Amino acid sequence: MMRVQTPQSAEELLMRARALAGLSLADIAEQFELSVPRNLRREKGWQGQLIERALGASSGSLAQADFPDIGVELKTLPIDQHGLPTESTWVCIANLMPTHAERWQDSLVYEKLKRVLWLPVQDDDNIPLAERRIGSALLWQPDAQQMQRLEQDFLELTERIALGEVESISAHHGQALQLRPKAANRKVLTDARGPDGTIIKTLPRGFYLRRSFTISVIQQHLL
DNA sequence: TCCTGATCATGG
DNA sequence: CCATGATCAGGA
Repeated sequence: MMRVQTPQSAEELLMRARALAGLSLADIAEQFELSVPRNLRREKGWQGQLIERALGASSGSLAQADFPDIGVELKTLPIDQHGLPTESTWVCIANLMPTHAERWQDSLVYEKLKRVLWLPVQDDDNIPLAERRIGSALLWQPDAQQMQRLEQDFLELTERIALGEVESISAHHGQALQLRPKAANRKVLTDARGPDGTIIKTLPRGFYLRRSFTISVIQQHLL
């Protein structure tokens, strides 16, 4: 089984990612002797995990960036026929039992989003999964305005969690970041702060980047 | 058509 | 069990 060494710098990672441009998912899967599923319905993370292997990501399911030594998070980005992202982007699990107000720059959300390697992958029902191609990778750091937007959303959402109001937060909140369920199913429950200092059981939640936000990120780099 | 809430597989 | 990789699918 082929194994890719972890890149030593963001520049090396970007070069390797750019070298994948134009390849199909079947091309990459073949290098690892993996078969391509017919669709992603039962293996939603398949593409992301394939690309992690192809680029030598090391973190597995640890709660840290994919390339902790060089401070880069890897995200595949499903792209439609117009070149626009089709889905929101998973960031990380949310702590629903905070013991104190967390500072933005100490947060896992910040750690993951301070530098992201976006790897576009065709997402078009008319193209069989195996034939979908990789686009040109983009190494992105939020600009001042984007960072401010992310921080404000993060602080507003986490403050409500800390106040015991998680169950009143819907995916409608937040301009760039949103809080949504993140679980195998509706029956999964975890501890959260509730009203008046109580502890309640609720669905685990995670932070996601809105589709509209990643669209603006991609379009910014087309200019 | 788009978005929110729900869901699927895997590894440690 | 929890966090990772995400996409699915129905309702607005």
